[in-house]
Amino acid sequence: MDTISESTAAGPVTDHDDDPGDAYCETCQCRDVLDLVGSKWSVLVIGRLQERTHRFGELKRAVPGITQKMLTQTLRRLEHDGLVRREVLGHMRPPRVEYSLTDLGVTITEPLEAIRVWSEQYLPQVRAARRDFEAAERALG
Amino acid sequence: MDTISESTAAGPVTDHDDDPGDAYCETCQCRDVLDLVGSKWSVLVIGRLQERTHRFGELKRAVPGITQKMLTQTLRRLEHDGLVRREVLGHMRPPRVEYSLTDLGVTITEPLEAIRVWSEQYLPQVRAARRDFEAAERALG
DNA sequence: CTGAATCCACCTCGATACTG
DNA sequence: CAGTATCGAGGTGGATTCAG
Repeated sequence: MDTISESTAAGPVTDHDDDPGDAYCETCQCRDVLDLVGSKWSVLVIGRLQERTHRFGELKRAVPGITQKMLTQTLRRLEHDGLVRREVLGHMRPPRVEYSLTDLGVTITEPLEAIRVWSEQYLPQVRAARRDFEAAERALG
Repeated sequence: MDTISESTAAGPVTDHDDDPGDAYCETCQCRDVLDLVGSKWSVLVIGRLQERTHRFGELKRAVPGITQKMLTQTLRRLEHDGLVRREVLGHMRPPRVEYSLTDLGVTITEPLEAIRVWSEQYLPQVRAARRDFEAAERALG
């Protein structure tokens, strides 16, 4: 089961111990959150659940390109971190499982929205900077 | 030179072509930005440059645990994306290089601040959710 | 001082096949 | 329908060494 070794990646960096008292660790908390929503599919899944509750298959169709494995893994992680609630409805065949945002999960959509707004406003500048940088690279050889 | 293969990771996902007209790709832009600031050291470096201009060695000391390779790589990427400006002062020995945020780089500190605020407010709940989840896991075996 | 180059362990993600 | 198991490619980050 490789999902465990993959999901335990949220641990400390290595064995170098940092003093937990300086300004570095304040920012480090920010990094913890970025690991939450920074993984490839997290924001996409959260975005869908922000609209409404979804069943597993609905989510899979609503997030084009995601595999079952990655959807399962992403949902497990979000559930593990308290952002998503998983509900099994009855034990019928076929089974029915619904996913929705928790109260905590809803709160994170605000900073995510800030990122989305920034993207719309400034991503063109970023792309332009990339072109310039690469052009300058080629000019130098 | 492995820095190139590492830094070119910002490209498109894979070869499955998505219709660029649906809601999926709006969120996809958000992912692009998360790749920018979501890498391990980006927010830490940006945080330092937010305070003031730093020389390379100053940054290295100001971000405990970072290696020269990762600092160079992070700065190159931020410069490549137009968030950081690199200035070589003269050609003396030893060389002197200064890094600072561009105007574009300054703008991104706002959504980053939103994340930081969320972290301070809600990270305890996330950690609690993790403990509960893992406790429930052990209870089931 | 400011890097570049190399080697390597680990993690992430995708593809595929299988199960209740 | 909603997963789990396994394999493999590729990217990320760390340690160390070398160079202008």
